[in-house]
Parts: sequence; C-alpha cells; structure tokens
Amino acid sequence: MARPRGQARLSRAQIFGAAAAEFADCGFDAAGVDRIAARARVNKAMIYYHFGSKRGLYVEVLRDMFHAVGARLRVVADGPGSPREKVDAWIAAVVAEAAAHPWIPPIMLRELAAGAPNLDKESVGMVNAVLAAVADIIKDGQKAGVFRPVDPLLAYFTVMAPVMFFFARQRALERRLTPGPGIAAPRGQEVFARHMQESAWRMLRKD
Amino acid sequence: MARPRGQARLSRAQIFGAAAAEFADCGFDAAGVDRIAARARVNKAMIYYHFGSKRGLYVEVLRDMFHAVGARLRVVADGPGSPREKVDAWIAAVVAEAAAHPWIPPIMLRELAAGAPNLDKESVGMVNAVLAAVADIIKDGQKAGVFRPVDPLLAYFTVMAPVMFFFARQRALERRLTPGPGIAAPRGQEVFARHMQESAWRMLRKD
DNA sequence: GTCTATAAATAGATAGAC
DNA sequence: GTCTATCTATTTATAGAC
Repeated sequence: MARPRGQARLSRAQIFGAAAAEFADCGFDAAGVDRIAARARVNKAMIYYHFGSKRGLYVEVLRDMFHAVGARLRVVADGPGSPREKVDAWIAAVVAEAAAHPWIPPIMLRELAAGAPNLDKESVGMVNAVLAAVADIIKDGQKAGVFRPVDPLLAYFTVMAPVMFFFARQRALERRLTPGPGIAAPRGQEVFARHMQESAWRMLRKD
Repeated sequence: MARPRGQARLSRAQIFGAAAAEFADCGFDAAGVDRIAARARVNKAMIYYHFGSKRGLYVEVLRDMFHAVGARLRVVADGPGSPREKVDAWIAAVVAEAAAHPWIPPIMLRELAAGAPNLDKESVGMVNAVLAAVADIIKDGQKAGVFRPVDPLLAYFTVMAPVMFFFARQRALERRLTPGPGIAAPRGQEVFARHMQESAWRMLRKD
C-alpha cells in the first residue's frame, strides 16, 4: 500500500484507532461509520477516502491484529529456551499483546462467534501462522521428551481462550458486572499470567 | 409469566428458537426482527405481541441460557463424588449443555465481548449462581486436601473459555475456515471433553 | 391471535464544491 | 485532502383491520 505522509498519515491513524475501538465495542455489523468518524474527530467522508468501505477498514484492523500476534509468537517459537521457558514466553507474549491492544480480545471473541465471515485470504494465512507457531513450540517439547502427546490445536485453545476471556472481562468490568459474594476478583494480569503459565505447564508436561 | 396454550405456545416456541439462532449468528445489535420472523415462519408483529420488543426477546434467551447451565452445575456441586469425579462431571455438564443448545457459545462470547450490556438483574444473579457452583466444587476439593489453592474465578475461566471456543469454532467450521497444513482438527467433542477433564484435573490437583 | 401497511429513525455510501 | 448535503435501503416499532 502507498505510504501516506503528514496530515494523511495522521488522519489514517486516527481513523484506525477509532475503528478498532468501535469494532471492539459493537462488532462489525453494529459498528457505525458515523460513530467511528465522531470518535476519530474526522469527517465521515475521510473514512471512505482512506479505506474505501466499512469492510475495508475492518479488514485492516483484523490484519494488524493477527500480524502482531503471529510475529510475536514466531519469535518465541524460533528462539532459544527450554520447553517450559518457551511455554512461559508464549503466554507472556499473548498476555502482553492483549494488554497493549485492548481491542484484540473483543474482536477475536466476536469473530469466532460469527464464524469469521470477514476473514480474507491473507488474514486466514495469518491465523494459520499463529497456530503453526504454537504447534512448533509444542512439538519441540514433545521431541525433547518433556511434553506428553497433546493435540496442538486443543492446547492452543486451552491457553488462548482463557486469555481472551480474562481481558474481555477486564474491559467489561470497567462498565458494569460486579462479582458475586464470596468470589474474589483476580488481582491483576500478572497473577493471571502466572496462573496460565502454571496451568499450561501442568497440561503439557509428562507424568 | 402467563402460561400460554395451543397455538400461542407454538408461536412462542418457534419465535424463541428462531431468535436464539439469529442472536447467535448476528449478535443482539445486528440481529434483525424481520429475519427472526422469517426464520420462525411467523408474522413479525407476533414477536412484539409475545415478547414486547427485540430486547425483551433477547433477555428471555439469556435467562434460559444461564438458568440451564446454572441448574445443571448446582446438581453437580451438591451431589456425591470425589473431587476428581466432580470436576469431570462439571466439564461433562458444560460440554453437554453447549452441544444441546448450540446457540449458547456464540451468545456467551458476544455478551462477554460487549461487556454484557443486556444483562438484567435476574440474569446477573444467574451468572453468579454458575460461578458459585463452580467455586463450591473447587472449595470441596481444597477442603478434602486434594486440590491446591487456586482462585475459583480463574479456574472457572480456564475451563469455561476453551469449551466456548471449541463449540463456537465447530459452528464456524460448518461454514468456512480450514485448518492449516500439519494441524489436525480435533476428532470430536468426546476427545475434547476428555482433554479438558485431564487439563482441569492437572490444573487443580496438588503436587 | 394474526395479518397488512406504514411511520420514524438510522444505516452505508457518494457527488461535488472547495 | 477535506467538507456539506443527500440518496437509497433498511431498521425497530406500531396502528388498525379482521
């Protein structure tokens, strides 16, 4: 794609950020181009000028999301470290990505719920890259004799899903929904990350 | 609520089923009352006659969903069995519920993504009942000295989230999204259920 | 209880001035 | 690149005949 400069670049970035927030809050169908324009403090026509359509804008947000996660996990999979260290790094990477880009968990949950009707071919490739990186981490541990036989896709779900749930709920808590009596709220993402690292290790290790 | 008979009861049931499917496919905001009426093969005005509004219809679907899960888990929590058996029964119950009511996973994912803006007070109570049942199962195992100290809410997420992911993806697969090369698709919900039972046991047990 | 017809608001998208 | 004005389609919801 062309590399815009100056004002154009600023407008694009503003629109992208506003769109990510709106899509996270409402989902693709219910998101409003008018509201995205208002959030970005930009004229609505600018969205069509820069991105062509509502769907074009959404596809850009999806690609950015999968690319960010996939690139980070590829580094972990190809890097050094024991199986346990790689699992810890895998979870730390996903948690850090979700914390840094708060629109990711809601959008992933909604895409999954809808059956991913908006994924173009390039995005599907990026999703598969994420899966492949996780599969590599698990196969490494299995070859090293440290991990038991576990379906990589099931292991991926077992880790990814709670992370998305946790951060989506964090977001929701800032609006409503109070925990019931006797149920303590988690004390933050560090505690959660350690819980997931320990759980994943226990799921994968032999014995 | 009043207990309708004959044709009225039939219409209500048809609308309820059609609404559950439409809300699962599109989410609340994007769901169409016209489409619900078409799916139910019922005149659109009947929806307003029976349920008052689109939101009224949605709230009924939510209540039915949380009530079904909550009641089932309460039976497990109060019933007999070792800690391990109760964990297995907990997961079997959630899996069975998701399989029997395929609209539940998409709707839960979307509600979480949206921050549950449609939950009325009664539904919030039902959600807390689900959490409380799971917390009871875990506390039982801890009192028996079999489970290590784990935050019940985190444990709940760690189990519930993958189940919702798995069934939402099953639904999505029936439309598009093929797995990447070298990544085997899970062989069915029985395999998945056993994987989750083993993972939950490993997460909770002492040692 | 069930239908038709329609009101009233809002959506995505575009044309054209500047 | 940015703006105003507007077109067209669709939305939730209701009024009123039967």
